[in-house]
Amino acid sequence: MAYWLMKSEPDEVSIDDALAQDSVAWFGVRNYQARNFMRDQMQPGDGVLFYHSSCAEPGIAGIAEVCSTAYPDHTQFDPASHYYDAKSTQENPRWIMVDVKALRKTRLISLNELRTHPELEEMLVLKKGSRLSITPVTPQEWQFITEQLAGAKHVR
DNA sequence: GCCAACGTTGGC
DNA sequence: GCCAACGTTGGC
Repeated sequence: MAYWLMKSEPDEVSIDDALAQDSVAWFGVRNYQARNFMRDQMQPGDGVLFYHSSCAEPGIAGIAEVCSTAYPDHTQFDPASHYYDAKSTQENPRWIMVDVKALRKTRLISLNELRTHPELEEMLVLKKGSRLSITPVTPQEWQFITEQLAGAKHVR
């Protein structure tokens, strides 16, 4: 059982979009490090922090879980797709994806809020220049964040 | 729209 | 295998 933070642009797939479906195929990852996490480490049942990026309020927007192992990302074979890769072949696909099931929407924990917590200062997504769309989250970070989310209902 | 950070490409 | 040029990400 591992934990991950996965970035999605809400214009493309928001937490609301994800909740409206049984699961969403995490297409479009075109970075080898992120791909390798999916290929080599992700397992069904792994916890996912659903993160909204490239938007007005970037931050954690929900909780999800991995619900498949890795399989080829079909968008790499589609010349009309933004994610088309002419160098990838059906026989030897370069890019893969997993299915992710959204479990619940949470209050938005903004990037700024994440930065205020010393417990989270080692989070990869907070590191300067971090651009990886998929990053591992430690059990301690996962626990801290889910406690923040649980605690919020008492505070308000 | 800007730009820092970082990844990829390709000539040599 | 080096590294300059170029492309992309993503917060601001």
